[in-house]
Amino acid sequence: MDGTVEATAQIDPSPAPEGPIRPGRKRDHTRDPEIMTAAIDVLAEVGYERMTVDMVAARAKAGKATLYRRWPSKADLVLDAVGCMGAAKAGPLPDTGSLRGDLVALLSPRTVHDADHKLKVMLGLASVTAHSPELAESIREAFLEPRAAVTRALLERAKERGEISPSCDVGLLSRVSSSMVISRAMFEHRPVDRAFLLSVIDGVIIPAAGVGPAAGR
Amino acid sequence: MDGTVEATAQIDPSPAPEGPIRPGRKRDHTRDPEIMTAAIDVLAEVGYERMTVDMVAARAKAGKATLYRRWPSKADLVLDAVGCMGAAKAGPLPDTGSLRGDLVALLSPRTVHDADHKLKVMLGLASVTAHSPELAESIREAFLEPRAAVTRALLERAKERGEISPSCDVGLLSRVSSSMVISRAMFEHRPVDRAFLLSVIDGVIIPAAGVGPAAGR
DNA sequence: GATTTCCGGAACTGAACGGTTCCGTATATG
DNA sequence: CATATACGGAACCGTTCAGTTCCGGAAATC
Repeated sequence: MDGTVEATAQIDPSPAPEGPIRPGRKRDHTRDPEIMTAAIDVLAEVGYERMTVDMVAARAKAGKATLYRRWPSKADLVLDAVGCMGAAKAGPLPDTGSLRGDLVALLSPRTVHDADHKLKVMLGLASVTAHSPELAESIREAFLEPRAAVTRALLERAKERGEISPSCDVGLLSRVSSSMVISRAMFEHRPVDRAFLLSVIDGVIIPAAGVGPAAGR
Repeated sequence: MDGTVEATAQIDPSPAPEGPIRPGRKRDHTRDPEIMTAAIDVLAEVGYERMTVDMVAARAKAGKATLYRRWPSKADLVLDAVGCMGAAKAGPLPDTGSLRGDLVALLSPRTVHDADHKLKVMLGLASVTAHSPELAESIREAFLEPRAAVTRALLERAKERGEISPSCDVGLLSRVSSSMVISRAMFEHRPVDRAFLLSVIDGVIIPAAGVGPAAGR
């Protein structure tokens, strides 16, 4: 994964031994992002197994052959699409002065909404993770890790300023929220809304971090 | 789900208007449990999508036709199999005197091992949960809920005896462990072993429950 | 022993889908 | 304008698999 927004060029077997310049149309890579988003959307809607390459082509108004000209298989297409999604910006950390304030600040409607979209994509990919550690890792990198990294940073800062227990396991705590979100969506089929996220913050993360009751509220 | 070990009789369209008693063989339900376990095993090994009815029949040394005689579709077969799995015994709660002791007592090698098997089944079913809330609910009931119920009971007892904070959210905390297990297995592909489970207990649940540091250890 | 019903097993049917090929058209080079 | 290539679209191929049907044999009832 190169972290850019364009689709990664899969492979270029020709080691560029340039013969005479050939006439003809060039490959139109300007539409690659549309194809990637089409793939992601279909994925979110029907999941990997029910997603067909035809669906993606149709949604992107491209020919199926065009897709196969660029990605050797459905799996590669999806892998690339997921990789491209990782290329989100990392806005500056919130800094409200308290850990709880910072965590709550992450819950803007905007953030919650597109986390929801990403969540659907993840659920759609759930079945594949077992057979493809490679894809599982891509998913983790694109969806889980960025969020966890932010949380981890907030926790570390809080620890440095002595707000939370110096012994608490920051790495583990930073993964609590996403884990609970996933299993709620997957097996409880209940909405992952602001109220739920708040209850995780106030019912698990904050107390587990060793903030005395009522501190920072 | 009836909670018994035998497969649930799917439907019995005949309202028992008994004509003269007919000769002939009766349906042999003694092998149903074998079929159910075969289904569960295949599910754990290859997941719902790659599981074929032939595989199940072969493993149970039954004919595919026999399976279809009993369950109208692959989905029903799986649903029933999952339902049958819920019928585990609930041993007596551990009672070591401290919440941590009780939670650790749940981590016997036996328990951890078959939790691992159940986990594989859940991962195999992950893809279907999105399309079938019914199955998602069955899974929750068969795999998640029993474990959560035990944890919840332990937490409530600890709360009653004043060991943990009276304000802590027992319902939420009882789901922390399974959530973290699922996402670890699914996206991190790291082993769900005793060490990890201990770190969840000591790094999240115990401190989140408001046990003062070093209490009960 | 005749009859009825189930069994396991194998062959069959039909649909879905990954992947390929072909076609008519558009576009860029020379 | 000629050539070469990529495009969208559709037809096509081969496989896999859910679900059905048919068979010979074994039980259970009569």
